[in-house]
Amino acid sequence: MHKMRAIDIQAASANGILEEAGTLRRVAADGIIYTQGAPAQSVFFIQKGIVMLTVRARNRRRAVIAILSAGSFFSEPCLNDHRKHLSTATAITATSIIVIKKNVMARMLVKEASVSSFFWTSLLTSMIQLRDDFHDMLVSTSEQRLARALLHMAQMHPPHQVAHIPIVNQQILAEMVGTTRSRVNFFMNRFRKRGLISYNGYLHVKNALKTVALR
Amino acid sequence: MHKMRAIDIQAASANGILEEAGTLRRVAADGIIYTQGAPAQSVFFIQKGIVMLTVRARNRRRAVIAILSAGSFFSEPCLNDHRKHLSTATAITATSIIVIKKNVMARMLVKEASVSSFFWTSLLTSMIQLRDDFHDMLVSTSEQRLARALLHMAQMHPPHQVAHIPIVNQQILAEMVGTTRSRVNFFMNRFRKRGLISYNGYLHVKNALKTVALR
DNA sequence: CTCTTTATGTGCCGAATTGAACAGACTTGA
DNA sequence: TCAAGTCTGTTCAATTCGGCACATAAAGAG
Repeated sequence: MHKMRAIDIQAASANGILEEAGTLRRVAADGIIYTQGAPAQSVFFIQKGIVMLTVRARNRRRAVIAILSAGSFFSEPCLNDHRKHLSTATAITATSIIVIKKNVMARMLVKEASVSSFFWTSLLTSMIQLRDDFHDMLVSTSEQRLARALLHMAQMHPPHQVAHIPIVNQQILAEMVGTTRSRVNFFMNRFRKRGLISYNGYLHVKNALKTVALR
Repeated sequence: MHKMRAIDIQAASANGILEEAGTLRRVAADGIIYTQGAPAQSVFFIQKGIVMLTVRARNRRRAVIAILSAGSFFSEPCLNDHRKHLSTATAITATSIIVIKKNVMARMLVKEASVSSFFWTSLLTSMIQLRDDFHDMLVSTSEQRLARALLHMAQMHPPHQVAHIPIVNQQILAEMVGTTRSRVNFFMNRFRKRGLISYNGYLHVKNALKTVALR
């Protein structure tokens, strides 16, 4: 018998309520959930799958600002009266999301204790995570950040898949790390030569890659 | 007669309640508010002054992850059961902060509607800001980021001071931007030669600096 | 199967950046 | 007033990085 942690119970309970309050939407791999600049009226919650948020800058360069998995919210800024999406959301794998109208969500955050504590806890968590990523950008080399991005994606997959990650192309990796594809290619090959990763179609990340990420 | 915006009224009301619930603490310029790794039991709210959050990495490099002014909260992670401070908080100018024990704060977030809406709104705002900074790191050059950091600090000062900023040294600017002091020095001189800034003791940022920041 | 498209492997060169050193200006405190 | 400490200005070689071009490989469409 499996013992659930408090957070899981909370998540499960909140999940049920959210499902009732919102609409279920399925998105195929590579499907666009919404586009930067489009009107934003809802908060999203990932039930299954992986979602990527990207921002395109004035100078046309694109950056991946988050990779999110089941249990994460996104498009929260609309709760703060942002009328337009600040980023583009794309499904990396086949994904199920719950879409909750922002006024419905706002009401629940006041009235439904379980939802509100779950939501704010996740928000704090992603804030902490984001600070960490930001710090990482400031102090690490692009090789280290690439290593960390690969490890992060590996963690995102259930253990029985032993870190066989449906591959994200090198262009996107570059946009996650803040460098160019040629640089990513260079590092990927170096990692491979050192036996830290292997790939063909799927990516296999070895634990030893951590030694690169950690300084 | 001055018309207050909704947010200001909310802030004023929340400020009063927070002041009652917490302890006032004054910190001189350059004073350390808390240190990374020290036990974290309270949430902080800035009443007056400017506070900088820094993180020191394994590789000993330091990064400034936030510059906060009056009306901002910090050390929120402790609400998520982080027992230790994830960053070091330092006052840049003479500062007054309200210190609120985390369980007191947690209770207020449930019972005091005005506090909770104010707090969560600020949290969302700083999350959005942080995403923006993160995105900026990914797509901009260090020259652009330095320009933006200077503009940001200038905005932080009341208009009647016409952007005369008590100077932050170049080492710290480097840690804000994620580069080296020599690079900051190089750019500062370039900005000066172009007439975009001027300084001696205090920094004067001209509006034209925006042209550098924007692409 | 062939054509098209998309992604990866490589190499190269100029530009940007690091990291370190050192001199001068200024501040502070004994 | 002298010494120590801090900050800025400046230089420079070594390294890292961006941007480009092109070959190859793989996948998908017709």
